[in-house]
Amino acid sequence: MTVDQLSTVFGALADPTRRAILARLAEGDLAVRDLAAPFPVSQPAISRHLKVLEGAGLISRSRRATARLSHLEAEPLREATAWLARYQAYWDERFEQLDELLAELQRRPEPAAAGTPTKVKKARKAEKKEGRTQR
Amino acid sequence: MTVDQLSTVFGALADPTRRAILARLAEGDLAVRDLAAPFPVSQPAISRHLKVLEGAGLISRSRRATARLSHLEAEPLREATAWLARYQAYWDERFEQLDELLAELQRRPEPAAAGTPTKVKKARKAEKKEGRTQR
DNA sequence: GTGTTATGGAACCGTTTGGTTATTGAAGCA
DNA sequence: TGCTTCAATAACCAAACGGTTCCATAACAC
Repeated sequence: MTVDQLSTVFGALADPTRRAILARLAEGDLAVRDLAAPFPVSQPAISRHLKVLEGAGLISRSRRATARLSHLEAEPLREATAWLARYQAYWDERFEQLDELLAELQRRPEPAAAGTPTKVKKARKAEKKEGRTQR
Repeated sequence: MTVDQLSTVFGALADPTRRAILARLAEGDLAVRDLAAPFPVSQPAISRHLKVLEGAGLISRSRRATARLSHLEAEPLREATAWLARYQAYWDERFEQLDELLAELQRRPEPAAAGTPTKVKKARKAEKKEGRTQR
């Protein structure tokens, strides 16, 4: 999967309507008409969302009578997950964080303090690349 | 995490430059100047990317001297992964698919055939909600 | 054929995005 | 007090997005 395929997939997932469509398709293939029903938007709008999803490889389509069924294709989701998995290590390293914060505090007065006001609770990770940072 | 927080996170991830920024921050906190260096875009453009990432909660920021350090916050990535995990079951259900396709072929002449030309290899999942589909 | 149903396409519109250059601001240093 | 450095903001622009309405088309049902 190229860089821009990933961008296309994440872009497709960045819309709540499209995520809801995928969620419904997880229960089985559906026609446009049925997909559109729960949403407060026009049918052409849904058709365009489906086009985006198809462009990202997240659905495939087939015809049955006048209806066009959409079918979930999960492979791009697997690849998106694979990309995210690289960061799995970063969302539960709390132990060393505390240690490193203490070491940090001893090294210099201003320990790269709080970020967003709503997230002050969290200990900061020490900068492993400090030399490069202040070149 | 609300619906639109997820949208914001996926939206932030839908840009290769921003994903590259996150990848570099995984190795340690960096200043804007250092983050901007590898990219063929101006410093204000990077600053705006950082603003998007901060808005999605994917980074937090702190000041050290004149530099402003960005720090990776992996929590939203965890939540995005949690959302994607719901589909994990769909990317390796090959056995039953084959069975269901055979049953499908017996039920009606046109078995909801191939979707995108490049993906014909994959067997289609039977429509569990068929009754609802053709209402 | 004619009508009906389901869907895609065209044209349009306001908002957002991603980029630019130029300017401003804030923190150290002479 | 300046001067320099790092980064944010402002103003602008073209392209993409998400929605609309109106129309065209495709497949079935008389």
